[in-house]
Amino acid sequence: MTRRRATPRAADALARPLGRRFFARPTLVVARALLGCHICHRVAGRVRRGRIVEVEAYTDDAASHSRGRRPTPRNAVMFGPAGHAYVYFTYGMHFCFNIVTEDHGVPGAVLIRGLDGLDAANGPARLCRALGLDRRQNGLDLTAGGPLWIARGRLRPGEHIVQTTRIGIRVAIDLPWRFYIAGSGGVSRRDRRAESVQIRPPAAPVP
DNA sequence: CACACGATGCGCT
DNA sequence: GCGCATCGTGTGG
Repeated sequence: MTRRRATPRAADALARPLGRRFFARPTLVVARALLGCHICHRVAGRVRRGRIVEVEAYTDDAASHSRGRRPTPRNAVMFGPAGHAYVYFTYGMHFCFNIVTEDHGVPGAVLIRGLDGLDAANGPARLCRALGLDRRQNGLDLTAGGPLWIARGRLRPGEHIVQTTRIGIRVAIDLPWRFYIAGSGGVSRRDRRAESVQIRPPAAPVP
C-alpha cells in the first residue's frame, strides 16, 4: 500500500479549524460528528495530527464532571462557550482531552478516547501524551486559529459507527453514549456487550 | 483540614 | 482478571 499524499484541497481542509457552530450543538450530535475529524496540535513548528475514531459524550449525567450543573474550578470550562478544550488531570498522572459543546451556560463535552494515524494514541490518556496535551491547553479556544484545532473529516466508504456504553465509570453505566468507528486500530477497547448497536449501516459491501 | 477516589494505563498472575 | 502508581479535586467535619 502506498501512503496517500494529501491533495492541496485536502491539505487546506486540514489547516482550517472547525467553527463555533459545529460544537455549539447537542453533545450527542457533536460526538458522532467528530468521528473522522482530525485533532491538530502545532508543537515546536510541527503539527501533530490524529483522526478521531472513538469518543464519549458527557453532559449533565451522574458520571459527568458537570453533574448537578454546579460549576467548580475544575469543570468551569464545561459551562463556557463551545469549541474550547477541557483538559483534566486524573489518577495522579494522566490527562484527558475533551471538547466543550452546547450553548454557553449549558455543560457538555466530548471526551476523545482514540485516534488513528498517530502512534500510541488509543486511550484518552495515551492520546494526550501522543499529541502533547496537558493542563496548559485547558480552556484553549479551538476555533480561534491557535496552536490546537479540529479539522473537518469524513467517514470513509464502508466505515460505520458503533454506539455503546461508556468505559471506566461506575455510575450511569447504561447510557449508550460511546461512539467509535468499527474496526479502527485506535479504539481503546473493543465492545463485548450485546447491546452495542450499529447506528449507521455499512455502505455498499466491499467486493 | 482530612480524606476518599478517579472519564487510566501498565505489569503481573 | 487484578493491583497499583500518584496527586488534584470535591466533599464533609
